[in-house]
Amino acid sequence: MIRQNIQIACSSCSLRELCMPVGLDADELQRIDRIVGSRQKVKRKESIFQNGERFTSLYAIRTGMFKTRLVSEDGRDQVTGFQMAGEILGLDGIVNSRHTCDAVALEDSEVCVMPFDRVEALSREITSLQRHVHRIMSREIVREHGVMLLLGSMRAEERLAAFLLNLVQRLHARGFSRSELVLRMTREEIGSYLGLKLETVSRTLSKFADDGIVEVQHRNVRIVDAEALRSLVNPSAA
Amino acid sequence: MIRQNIQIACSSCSLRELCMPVGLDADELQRIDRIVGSRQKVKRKESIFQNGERFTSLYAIRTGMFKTRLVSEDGRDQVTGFQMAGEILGLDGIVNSRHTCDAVALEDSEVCVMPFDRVEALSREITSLQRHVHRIMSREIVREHGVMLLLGSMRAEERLAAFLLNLVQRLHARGFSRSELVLRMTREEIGSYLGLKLETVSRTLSKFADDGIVEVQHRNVRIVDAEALRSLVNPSAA
DNA sequence: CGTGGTTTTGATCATAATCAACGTCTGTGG
DNA sequence: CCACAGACGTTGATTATGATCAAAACCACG
Repeated sequence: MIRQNIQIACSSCSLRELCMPVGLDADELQRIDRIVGSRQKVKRKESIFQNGERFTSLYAIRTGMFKTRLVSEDGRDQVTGFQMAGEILGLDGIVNSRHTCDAVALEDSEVCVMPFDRVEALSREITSLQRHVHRIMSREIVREHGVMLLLGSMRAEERLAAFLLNLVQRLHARGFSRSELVLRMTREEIGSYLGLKLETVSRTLSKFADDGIVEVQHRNVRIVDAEALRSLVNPSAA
Repeated sequence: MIRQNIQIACSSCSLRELCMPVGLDADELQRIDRIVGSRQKVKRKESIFQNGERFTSLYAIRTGMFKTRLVSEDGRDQVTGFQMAGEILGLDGIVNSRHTCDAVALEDSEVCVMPFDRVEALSREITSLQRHVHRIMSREIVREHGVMLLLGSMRAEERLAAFLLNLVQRLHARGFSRSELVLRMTREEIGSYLGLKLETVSRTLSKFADDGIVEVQHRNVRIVDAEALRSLVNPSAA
């Protein structure tokens, strides 16, 4: 029992600098351990929730990577994000107590299940947790603004450059390489996220490789010239 | 003084079914009157906040209409939303205590200023307000998912059809006509929101008019065949 | 009653989508 | 361990969609 509690404790989690406990002191940290109801393993291609399901919990990613996906009535499929360790899934479900998208694991993963009523109860007691929950939701809103800018006003090369830079930056914040990354998603999923067809993603990656900006071997990407990528995203600031 | 307090009270506001007080009982309603610090008039083209400014408050729209706009470093301009009475502006500012976009009035407007520390303090006391704040943020996340679907996978006609239906539906919820609307924004602003150029917006509107789906006179639009618009947005469900 | 911002429309062009074929990797079962 | 099937990825040729460039008309507002 104690062992179990220790296992699922935020206070001993290696992600505490990235996840829910950000900004909490030692005392608060202990109290929010109660926030996590359980851990859940998720195999590749499985989902932790799907559109239409009742919303009960938020999910903090411990290991692995997910995509969130919207499927419209007429079968259109839109990837709305790729999430990695320390990021929170399920915020879409709060408004109507139903999830409005699917969260699918791109590799075998593990999540912490945080029943939302506990999150709300604890946020009423711990001001810094309340503040943190607000910041997490606000961050998601700001992230989506950025995606709107990308989808609304960038060309294919700019979109892919922005995507690669964003991924590698987030991976680097988690201790991975600043220049090498493994794409856990298919070209089609990247395309869906970026509003491009898979052929365009493939061609654009090939072009980057031809230009010596990246090296691509299937899903392994090495960013050779990050500056070139940055100047693609932001032409004037070149 | 009393007069002033009555003026800025949520409990006597005609928008209480749409705005912050949704779902609160009479007692709670009185208590959240304190949430509104002041009212503020905003002239057309003026902004209530801009990218980079310190975040202190959320703003509830009492009258008028706004756009939120992202300006990237290289001058790219993306409209991220159009907001009307009862909707909340400023959520983007929470995460870093700085606003990340501009909120510009499209017509002379009025907003209620809600200092965010008061919002947080009251949410700790009034559970249903806490819940409501969470729902407002979640709703914004879900709305943005929908915009991503639109920008990522719809063609020009579909985008414009979805835009018109969304606008008229929100106006109707505020007591306006189900079929007639006035566009408070320019073709360029519509285009920016929809990821299209202003010429494409204009042409597409003209095509809808030719097809007898809408009547357009400058900024006055009459939706003649809402069903046709719906089947454009959602081809299979025709 | 101009003047400038806005809108419409036309002609042409650029970008990415589509259609198609082939190559390559992965994982599974013989 | 190899062979095979199926998913995934690349590349080429062509087309469709919306962008761009341009000019004129319209309107609102001072």
